[in-house]
Amino acid sequence: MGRPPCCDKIGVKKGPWMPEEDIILVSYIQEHGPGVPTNTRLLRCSKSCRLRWTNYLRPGIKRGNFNEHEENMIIHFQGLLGNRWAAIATYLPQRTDNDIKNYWNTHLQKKLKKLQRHDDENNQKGKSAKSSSQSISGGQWERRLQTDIHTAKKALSEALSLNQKTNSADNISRLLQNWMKNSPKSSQSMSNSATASQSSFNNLSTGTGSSSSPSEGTMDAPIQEGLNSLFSFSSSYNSDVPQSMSADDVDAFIPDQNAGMLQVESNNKHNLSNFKNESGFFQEGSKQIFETELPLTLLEDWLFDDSNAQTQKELMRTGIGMEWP
DNA sequence: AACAGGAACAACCGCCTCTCG
DNA sequence: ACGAGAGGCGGTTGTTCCTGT
Repeated sequence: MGRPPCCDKIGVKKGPWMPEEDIILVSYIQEHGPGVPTNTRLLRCSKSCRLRWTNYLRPGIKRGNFNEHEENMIIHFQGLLGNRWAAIATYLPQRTDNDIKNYWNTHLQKKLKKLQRHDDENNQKGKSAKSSSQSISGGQWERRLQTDIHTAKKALSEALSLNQKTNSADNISRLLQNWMKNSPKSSQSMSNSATASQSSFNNLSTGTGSSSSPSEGTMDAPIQEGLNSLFSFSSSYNSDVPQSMSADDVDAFIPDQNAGMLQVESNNKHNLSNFKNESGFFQEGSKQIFETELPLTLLEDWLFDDSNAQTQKELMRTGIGMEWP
């Protein structure tokens, strides 16, 4: 007699997530916490919801190109841990395991193969080459390893020092923008409501009021509700912006329309700390990262053996970024 | 401008472990 | 103790986007 099923397989929706679904999911999680999303009014199974949340909507996720340090870290940790993407993601808190996995499969694997081929060619040219990775002397190997460790440490420190510059609202805003960009290609049935969402989203976020004309399409009540909660949610998140940051700093990293969103957020600030404390939502986001996978504490200790080891460890535990000198 | 092929990425699938009743 | 479902993870697939011809 186990638990009741989280969802029956019949009528479960699959495929790409629509902005409306994202909004509903975020508002649900804001309300109920990051547990199993059931009864979300979404025709999605809990697993799909969880995946969507952890990979795309969760606060603090960094999207876009990987920088050199991140690349180095992935390469190093992949070498150390193998394809344990979740474990590797532990050391890149702003990236999801899925992202890292994809990046490895699409970019890094090829890159490394290329390098390896290049190496092999060089080795064949100079037969005397004892410089191949297999034949290097113990001393050389040790030095190389030390260099690698140093690079990994540096990359880890820098990765951890990055401020969390994104939040769920940013993610959804971006999704909406992308969606709008592609809307002509998207299904007709969804385009109306999505347009409504976008316009209302923008209106709300810029503080110009809700949908101006009914002719542009009125947003569904659940979506409107979701958007409303989303903003309070988003402000909750931004209350985690480092205290040392000035308003200008904040504006600098909030792109265009999100600048307006920040305005809305500040009005709701009192809601946010409540939410944060009650739901444990943000803790959960990082908790997931930092609690699920720590068989590597030895490695961590080893990597963090510098003077500020304690601080860095604390950071790892809390998931809160800060500026390092 | 049209097409083909490759690249990138979001999402699903299936397996394993954990947790709950 | 046991069975069923949840949760987590890595591998894979399908779709979209981009680039070269």
